[in-house]
Amino acid sequence: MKTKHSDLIDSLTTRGYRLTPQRELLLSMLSETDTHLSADTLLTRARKAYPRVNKSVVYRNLELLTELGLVSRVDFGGGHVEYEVHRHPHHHHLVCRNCHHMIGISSDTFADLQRQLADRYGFSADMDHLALFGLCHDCQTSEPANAHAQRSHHPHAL
Amino acid sequence: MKTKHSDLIDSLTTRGYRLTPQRELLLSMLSETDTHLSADTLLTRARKAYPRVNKSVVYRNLELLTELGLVSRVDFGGGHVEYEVHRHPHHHHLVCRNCHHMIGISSDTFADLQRQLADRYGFSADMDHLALFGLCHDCQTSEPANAHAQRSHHPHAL
DNA sequence: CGATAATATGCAACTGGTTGCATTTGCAAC
DNA sequence: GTTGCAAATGCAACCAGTTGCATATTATCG
Ligand SMILES: [Zn+2]
Ligand SMILES: [Zn+2]
Ligand SMILES: [Zn+2]
Ligand SMILES: [Zn+2]
Repeated sequence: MKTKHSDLIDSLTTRGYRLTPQRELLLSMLSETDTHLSADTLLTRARKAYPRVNKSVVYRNLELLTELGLVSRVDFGGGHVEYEVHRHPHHHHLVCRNCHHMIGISSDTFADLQRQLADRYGFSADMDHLALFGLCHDCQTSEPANAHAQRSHHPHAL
Repeated sequence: MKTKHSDLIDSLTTRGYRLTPQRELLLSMLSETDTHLSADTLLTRARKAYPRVNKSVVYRNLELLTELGLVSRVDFGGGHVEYEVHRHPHHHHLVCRNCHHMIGISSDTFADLQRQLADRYGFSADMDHLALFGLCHDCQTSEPANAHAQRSHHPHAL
């Protein structure tokens, strides 16, 4: 997707922001992958190509690119945030709190809710890229004892 | 709400967890307020009564109390998390990204969505205490230039 | 009531992310 | 091409939250 990459660069420069090697690198890493990447992963990868890049630059630019709408941020909770280039249509994620399996869902699943919030409260909700937690189908029958995070410890519990 | 407080303590001890002064203090602070409190606020307040309390204890106990369902956590994004005693019925929050005004809404607003996610994806979503971002009624007409966070800076922007 | 064992706490080191400031650099004007 | 200046970067100090471990405390049992 080279086109996408140069489109992104145009978006930056025509709005008066400078094209720096760090920004170009970030945008190319993001447009060449089809999954999300965390800031930390982006920093590590960026340094392979260009060892001087500083973490504050990565964070500041991800912030900027998100504000400009070129990049979409998803907050997985507990401070875990990931980024991807902003594509249409939007999508959201259902994350299993037991096995950590992740289901991608289309944004129109939220259309009714969005309308309801607008009607009842006059609130225009941002529904670009959400993550909801819960239990996936497989984990509902047998909540504990799967992949991760079982409450192993406390002797008395239950 | 003294009753609530002693109920919480019972919940702890009958499940085999010890009643320590720190835990009692946390629970009483939480049950005596009707809003959310951040871990940091709880730590600061706790130290007034009991200067030795350590921050790791506050974080660890909030984690425990949340897992036990005695306390409800809400993630306001950007690493900002708050806690309150778990009450029924549940509620959620709509937070304006412009003026930071917060609207509390009843949990049944999400009932349809929850059902839909169960039907379509077999996913049982946790809908205890969510925060959604967006624009409140007043800020939709005049997005920038309100209370906080206007894009003051970049000269070229737009 | 005193001993015991397992849990909870305090502490100090560490981590991921943020901030302020001095230096560098991209870009436009000459 | 050179110059000038605002914007962007690198750096180092900082901050909230987490982790491992030695010490203190709780609840239980004799
Ligand atoms: Zn996504
Ligand atoms: Zn699962
Ligand atoms: Zn709430
Ligand atoms: Zn508002």
